[in-house]
Amino acid sequence: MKIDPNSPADLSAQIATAIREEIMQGRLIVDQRLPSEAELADHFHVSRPTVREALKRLAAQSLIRTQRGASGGAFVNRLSFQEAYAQQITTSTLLLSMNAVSFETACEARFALERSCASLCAIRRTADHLADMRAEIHRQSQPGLTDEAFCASDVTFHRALVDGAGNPVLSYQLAGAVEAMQPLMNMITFSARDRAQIVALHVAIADAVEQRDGTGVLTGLTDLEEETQTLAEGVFAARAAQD
Amino acid sequence: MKIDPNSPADLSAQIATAIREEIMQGRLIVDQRLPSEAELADHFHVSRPTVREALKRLAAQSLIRTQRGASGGAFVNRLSFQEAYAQQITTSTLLLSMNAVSFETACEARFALERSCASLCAIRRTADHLADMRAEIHRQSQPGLTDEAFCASDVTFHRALVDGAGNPVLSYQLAGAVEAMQPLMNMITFSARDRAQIVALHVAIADAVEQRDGTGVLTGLTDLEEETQTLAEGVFAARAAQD
DNA sequence: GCGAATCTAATGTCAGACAATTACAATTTT
DNA sequence: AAAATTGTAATTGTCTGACATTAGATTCGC
Repeated sequence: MKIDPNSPADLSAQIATAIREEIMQGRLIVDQRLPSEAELADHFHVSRPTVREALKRLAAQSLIRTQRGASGGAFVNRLSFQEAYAQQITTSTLLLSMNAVSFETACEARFALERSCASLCAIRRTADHLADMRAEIHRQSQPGLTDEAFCASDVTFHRALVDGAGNPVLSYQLAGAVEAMQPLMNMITFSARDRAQIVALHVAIADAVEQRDGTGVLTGLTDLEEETQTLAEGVFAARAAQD
Repeated sequence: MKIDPNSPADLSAQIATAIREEIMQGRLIVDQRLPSEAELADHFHVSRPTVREALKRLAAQSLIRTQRGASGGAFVNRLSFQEAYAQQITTSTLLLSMNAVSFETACEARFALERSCASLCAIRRTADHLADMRAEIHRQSQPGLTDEAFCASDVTFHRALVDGAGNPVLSYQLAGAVEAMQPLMNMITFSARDRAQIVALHVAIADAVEQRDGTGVLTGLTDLEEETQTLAEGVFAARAAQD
């Protein structure tokens, strides 16, 4: 909880780190109120704007929430799964788009991770999960669907599969992997024939899920990965030839 | 790129979101310089402190970096894998510690995800990865090791396994899952006999990795998961009996 | 031509003020 | 007495203006 005014880092960054440490080490617990901005400014020997910048950093990570008014202030925030999802997706999406990650690498990672849900999903899935998957398959079969809508439906299908594993931690970890692929998938244009093949593989996966056949789900996902990779190769080769 | 002064949300949050959207949609590209704080303040019709708070929010997510001096300013930051790791670990750790996630659920997710690396690691691991794993096994066999150090070595061992898959995206996604478990693992005290059993399972995994036996790695991880769950059950039961 | 001093534009920090919001207490009304 | 209203204090949100610090660019002297 010490601040060094001669450090190369910004004071606001140092203060944010100090408070972040307190939260992560459990010295500040959920819903606990932090001192007021004025008190923090006093404590760290900085001005209120500097404290505010530090608090905004923490707010950006959903570590705190602020409330105005008499008994207001900054409170340690309980990080919800939903907020964690959103952050994961933002980070993953940017990581992929900014680092020239090849489609192949991203695709491999995504399916490898998703396969880790296969057996659990086969065991635990409810009728709802299965219904969601069937509904998305039906949507994907509609003619006249845009490529974006097709990909979005694809994501929803796979989210249903992941959620079927009935493990919120697993769902959270996979949200980033599955959703971050969408921008990459959107780069691909699907012919009617491609779509039919993907839908067929989705049907195979859904069937295996329905029959609680974990191995079948695994096989289905592996087949889908292969199909996706082949498809992408074709698109990229055609694009390269065009240039 | 519009700001509503009557929105319930803070102006700085709105501005941060507006700029974040620009980055995520690729209208602001890596290393591109944002307008100066004064220009942004002018553009959004707010004061400079408000703009600064928005920029600090983005900086906290590593979306931008700032530089002082004549040709300084805020630049779109290339999100590195390392920064993404760090954020993932922070988020995952807090998510687990703040949401009363059971050890069982977290452990199941972690091993399910890690198993997704098994076959790839068996195929692609280098001599270095194997050497790292052996080194950690050796460390874990040392008597007099604290529980914390034992757990830390455990994390390093598994990181080597994950990295052996040779897929940076996979490594990134799993960093959170593996490291976030450490605080939970630290709640467990290991007897000498427990450690010996864990080390034996690590040896089995390392042997399978050495022989490029993907199925063996898979089996080893599953055995280790079972052992860990059993161990945790025992510790928690003993603790409950004590109360 | 090259080094040193200066200039300049930008962020980092500060101080003080006011506005907006909200909980709580006091007061008035019914 | 209970309910509605009003005041009041505490706290965050925002603004203004200023100065400090940094680092690239420029100019001057030699």
